[in-house]
Amino acid sequence: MNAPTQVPCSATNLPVDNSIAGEDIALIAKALSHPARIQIIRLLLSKKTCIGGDIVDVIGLAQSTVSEHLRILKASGIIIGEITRPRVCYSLNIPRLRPFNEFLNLILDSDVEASNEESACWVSPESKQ
Amino acid sequence: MNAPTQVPCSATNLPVDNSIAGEDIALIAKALSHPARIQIIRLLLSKKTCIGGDIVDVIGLAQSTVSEHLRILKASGIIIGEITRPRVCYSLNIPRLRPFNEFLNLILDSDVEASNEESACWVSPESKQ
DNA sequence: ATAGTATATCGACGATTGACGATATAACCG
DNA sequence: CGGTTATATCGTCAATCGTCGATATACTAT
Repeated sequence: MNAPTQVPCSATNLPVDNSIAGEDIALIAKALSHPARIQIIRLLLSKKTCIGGDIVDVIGLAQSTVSEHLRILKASGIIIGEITRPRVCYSLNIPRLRPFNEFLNLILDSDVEASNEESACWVSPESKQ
Repeated sequence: MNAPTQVPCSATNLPVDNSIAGEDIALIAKALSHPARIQIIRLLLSKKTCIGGDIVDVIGLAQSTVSEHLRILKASGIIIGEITRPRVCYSLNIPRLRPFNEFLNLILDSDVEASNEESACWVSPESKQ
């Protein structure tokens, strides 16, 4: 794909910010898309660091299931597992969440300046036939 | 579930902020977990408002598929569809993203104060046997 | 009434997910 | 060496997802 960083979408538009790949945003979102994983993240946020067994106790799912959630979080880069056999010490890799946060901030910021605008539905010239 | 807003997790911990339901965070994340839906959101961010047909053109998937993505985004509350038959005018419902943003900010903020700390892996007394 | 238009829904399909118990791995300790 | 421990992987299963083409819906315009 060698498209420019703008969507070819008619008239009056702000440019679309594609500086962060949509695939990457979606990937992080997918890792965050399960309550158990949110729970794990919150746990790690409060404890700074936690071994797998303790996470299993808190989450209350089978050890293999929790291990799978940890694998998904690790694969997305959101958490890090440091091995100290036989344990693994998990912790958040917070910087990994930054692109996602920028994506959200871009959207939320646009809401602030949205006061001075009329809200009529815009329709492309082609669609008007 | 009538649990208090704190995870019963031993010693030295910051309280876990459960003021926003993990299920709700996961639900929004799930809606954001597909590249096509990120693309739709970015499109709506740049155009403020867009009818379905124009979205189909940009995304480049079958009309029924795009309609399904729009349904998912609508169901999560992230977008709104205003009917002006035969068209539907879609736009972002930005406030819906705020809880998610707060969740992220809580995590990212904790990283700033993470300088003045030693990083040894904390293990629960029980796990130490 | 009829035709056209934009969108939604249906039914099918293969792929992916989430869950589990069982088993494998890889260390450490008698 | 053989047992213990913490975690990872495997195999299975039902459920959900993403996609499509075909069709239904519900207005507008002729």
